[in-house]
Amino acid sequence: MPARDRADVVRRAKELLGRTITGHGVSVRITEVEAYGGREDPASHAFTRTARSEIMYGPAYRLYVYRSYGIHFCANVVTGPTEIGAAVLLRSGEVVEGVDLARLRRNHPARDVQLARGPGNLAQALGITLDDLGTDLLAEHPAAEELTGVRLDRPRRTRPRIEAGPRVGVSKAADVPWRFWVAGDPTVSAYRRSPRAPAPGTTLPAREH
DNA sequence: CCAAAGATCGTG
DNA sequence: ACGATCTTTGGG
Repeated sequence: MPARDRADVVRRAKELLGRTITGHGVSVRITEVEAYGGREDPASHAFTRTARSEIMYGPAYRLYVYRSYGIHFCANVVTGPTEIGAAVLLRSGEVVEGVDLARLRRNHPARDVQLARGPGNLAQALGITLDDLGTDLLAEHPAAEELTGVRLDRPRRTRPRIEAGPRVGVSKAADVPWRFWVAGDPTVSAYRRSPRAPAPGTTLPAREH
């Protein structure tokens, strides 16, 4: 993919760190994300354009939700441009509003930092399911609908310090360092390499230009 | 049609 | 290290 487009997904992924996403009455400060580069990224669901990935080729800042391992849901922000099909997986965050509701949805994990740590857990804390697929994350909601939708606040002016590393669980392009997280944040998940990925160092990291 | 893989998670 | 659980995808 052209360098310009790679930079777009990465910039938008980093820009999501520190922002707040609200889902069905629970708000989370995003602390960990992964960029997926669409048609030219072998790890991206949009690497092959199918019915499932079609939404990734749609307007930016819509919600892409998929079922993971038959068990969990994972939430992504489509970032565009539409011909590329890029998106950002929301991996972890800190619950900053609706903590009681998040605890209920997550069945009371031992510690609150675990409420939205990991993409499946984050989606569950926010109450995100396939029903939310395609939600316009920037749409304004009437006050009466505060508890019903999913939305994203504006970018923060002061950005957190960011660290980067390889994406979790991918078997293709396993060394591309497109996972980004807030440095030192306790809600960031642990790195786990896919057992199906080739040995570390076998695949080249994404070139910066 | 069938089989396999999968952007996970909790437990052991 | 492993199993739960099910949808999507690709091959024959």
